[in-house]
Amino acid sequence: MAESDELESLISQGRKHGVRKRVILLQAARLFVERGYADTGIDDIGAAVGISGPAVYRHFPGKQAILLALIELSLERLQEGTQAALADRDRDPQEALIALVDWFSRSSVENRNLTLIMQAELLWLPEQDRRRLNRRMRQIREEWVGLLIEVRPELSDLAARVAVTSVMGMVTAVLAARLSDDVRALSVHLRAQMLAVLHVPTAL
Amino acid sequence: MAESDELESLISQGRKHGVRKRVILLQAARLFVERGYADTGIDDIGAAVGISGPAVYRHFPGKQAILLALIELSLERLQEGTQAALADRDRDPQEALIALVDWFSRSSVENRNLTLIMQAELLWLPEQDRRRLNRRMRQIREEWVGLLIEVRPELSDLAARVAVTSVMGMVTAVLAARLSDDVRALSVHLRAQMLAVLHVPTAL
DNA sequence: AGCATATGTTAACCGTGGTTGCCGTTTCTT
DNA sequence: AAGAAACGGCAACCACGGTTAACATATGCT
Repeated sequence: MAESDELESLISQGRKHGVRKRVILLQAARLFVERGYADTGIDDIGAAVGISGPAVYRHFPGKQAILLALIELSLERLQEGTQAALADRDRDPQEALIALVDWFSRSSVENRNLTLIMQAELLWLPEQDRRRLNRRMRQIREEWVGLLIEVRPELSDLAARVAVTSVMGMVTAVLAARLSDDVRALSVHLRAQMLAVLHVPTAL
Repeated sequence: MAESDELESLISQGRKHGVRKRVILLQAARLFVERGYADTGIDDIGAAVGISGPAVYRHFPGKQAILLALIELSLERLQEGTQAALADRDRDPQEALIALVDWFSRSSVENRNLTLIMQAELLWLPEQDRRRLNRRMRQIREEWVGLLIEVRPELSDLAARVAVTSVMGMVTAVLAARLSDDVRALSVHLRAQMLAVLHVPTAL
């Protein structure tokens, strides 16, 4: 379920095992995107959930832990979606690449907050976590790069990496700019532009 | 002169009117990009310049003022470059758009730190400055949008804005990813991809 | 019902880091 | 040369916000 829809169905359930924790995550994500991680206080997060301040510590050991959980959620989604799209790369690489672009453009827009947090607030984590997550992010990117090179063997490694980094960055830039709330329109435009960068025929 | 070259020629001049101030700006820019604004202490900035801590306050009224100056520098460069490229849009819009892309891809890579700071650390400024700078940034983007629509009248406003935001975001994403130190190669790849997104024939 | 556990609240703690005060030194001007 | 202004070091200040302590209340299980 997309983050944008999930919140309302949870918000009314009050004290219940595991639910409060998820609400904290979703609200924190929203606040982190709106004001930035450092400008969001623990008290703000608590207030947004309906509890106040230190009660958050009943669910998370600290502020950084919330951010870490969010980024790991985001990475997990990215990783799963990538694996799913790459499942049939042997059959038709180009089709797999298109499927990957389709999924990514839709999923990123639908999960705006998580997408933005992953790339904007990573540096607030302690060195160790940051390195680990960056490595994971790089691995995922390399999967894209491998697939792209399979579709377009004439590309150098650098060219392929630049292309993949670009299409990913494009999406976050557009999301950050708040150009429109029309999820559908944004996905469609982004999809077309991603395919343009990757030089894949846009006819589906 | 690009920021990457300027530092060494200034670093040795010690106490001299106006020089120290510029070195502070360049070193702060480097530190802000490497560790992020909030994780860079005034003491760190001083140490990087060769003075220690509060001496920085002889040149800037505070930490935020340094960031503000950097972002304004960056915006100024962006604005000037945009104006220059748009000078002859009446003669040949498509050629002007290509000139804009050429300039932007080169200039952004050459001034990596300023480019990254402008879009990553804006939220550290007080509300008022942030609004003003965001407005200026939006105006510049609208100039690009206007030119793009002139070249491709079939585009909707939203499509054009998404495209312009994308090409700008592409560049910062690639710079942030540290894919290569080869300034020339990065610019070339970025230029090609920007033109692909804008659907401009890549033959120059 | 009754105990254990989970969840909350308020008040206080305290480390960090930007900022200020005070005083000495260098540089510039006349 | 001499005074002013700019520049720098060091120590102290102090506000902010994440975290902890101490103490309630709700929830769930037997």
